[in-house]
Amino acid sequence: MPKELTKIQQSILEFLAESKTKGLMPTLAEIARKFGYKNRSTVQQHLNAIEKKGYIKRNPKLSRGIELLIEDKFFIPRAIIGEVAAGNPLTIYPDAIDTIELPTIARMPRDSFLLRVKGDSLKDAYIFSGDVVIVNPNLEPKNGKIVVAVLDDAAVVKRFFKKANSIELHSENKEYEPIIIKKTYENFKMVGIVVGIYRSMETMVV
Amino acid sequence: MPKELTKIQQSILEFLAESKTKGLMPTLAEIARKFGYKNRSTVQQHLNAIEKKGYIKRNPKLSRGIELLIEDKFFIPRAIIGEVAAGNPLTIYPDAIDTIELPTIARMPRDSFLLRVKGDSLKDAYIFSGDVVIVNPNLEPKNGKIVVAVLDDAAVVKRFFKKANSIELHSENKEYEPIIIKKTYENFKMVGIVVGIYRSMETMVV
DNA sequence: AATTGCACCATACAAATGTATGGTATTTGT
DNA sequence: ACAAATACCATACATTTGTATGGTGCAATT
Repeated sequence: MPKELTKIQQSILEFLAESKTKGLMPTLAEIARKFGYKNRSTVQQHLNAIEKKGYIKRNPKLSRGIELLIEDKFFIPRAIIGEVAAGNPLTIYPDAIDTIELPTIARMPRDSFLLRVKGDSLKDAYIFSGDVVIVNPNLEPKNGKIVVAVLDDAAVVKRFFKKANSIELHSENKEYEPIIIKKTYENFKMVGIVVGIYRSMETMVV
Repeated sequence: MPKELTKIQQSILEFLAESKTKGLMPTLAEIARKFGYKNRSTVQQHLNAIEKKGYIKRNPKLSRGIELLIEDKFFIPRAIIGEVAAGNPLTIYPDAIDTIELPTIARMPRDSFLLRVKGDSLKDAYIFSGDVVIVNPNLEPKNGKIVVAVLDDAAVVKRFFKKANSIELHSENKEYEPIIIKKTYENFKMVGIVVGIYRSMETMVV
């Protein structure tokens, strides 16, 4: 049983997994650069700690020779902090309501969070009940991006378009009229941009 | 159009591809060792020639920084059904109804791998073009599970049902007739079970 | 006869790489 | 309170790595 990783160790491990999907394991120097360390020995100690806990194997003297040992376990547990329900207010819980094993390919920026979709009302955006959306609250909403917003106490997932004096939220399904929000309107709040979707087939109801 | 490679260049290129699937691009020294060269400059010249002909890209000064530029083409001839079971590269069939293609970069950990879905023919299973499915070839297919299979040179993603003397592949859309495979049928091969789906919004085409 | 491409070799060098050793400061567990 | 773990830093060193330069022999073209 691998022991618990510290947050820093975890983020380094994630960087390793991310790098692997891109094709090249990083060198110590590259990791140091990524995390702003001024030398490699800091990285070295982190790697030693991670190796000691059983998550990686280091091949001595071999450049870029870090192996991930948590291959089948390349799902990193993440907290789901809320639910986007049909017609209901978006509820964001202080404590995680659930955790999900998120594949490391599903790159999750540090500042983003997960929401589990409830109900089928978002299916026009190809998002279904049980899906987990990865939301980044710090990205600038650009035209065409899929965003999460709260409108009159209802959370919606729509495509975002900015006009001169209004904001339009388009549905994927063209039978639905776009929602148009005047700039003066108050009961509207941007939550963030959807950067990814993950669906686990294991939990899917047939 | 890439020019023809010499036999030696070809075998070096194959070694590069082989190394990549194992996780680590080789260094010049490792290539030299593999082919019995007494120094790296011989390898260097071969690599330069291969690069000139458009098969690879070298990242200057970067260790193990060789990129394969023609991966898909390169893998096709050898990839076919037999290797699928071992979790090795899968072929692309341009004329298949449900076409899938292995992502060029990401070869996933030993037992699971990724397939990028092409075409909208799987949308009944809520899977769309550009989505990445995570496939585990070592799980036992159970009734109702969504599986990836190769059938008559076409890769399909369907729901799996086992009957007494046949296997049925159901589409999500009931307008499509189930595909029924007799046990004696030969041009059928299970690839694996879909355990998850990931969709990156960044790369989504509007 | 001269040129070009191919397939090797040797040597040299700056930069990058993994590693080792020793140090400081803070937090955590007991 | 004390020990252990964590999270950094600095410096040093042997190898490895990519690259550059120059050379030999051979085969196929021109």
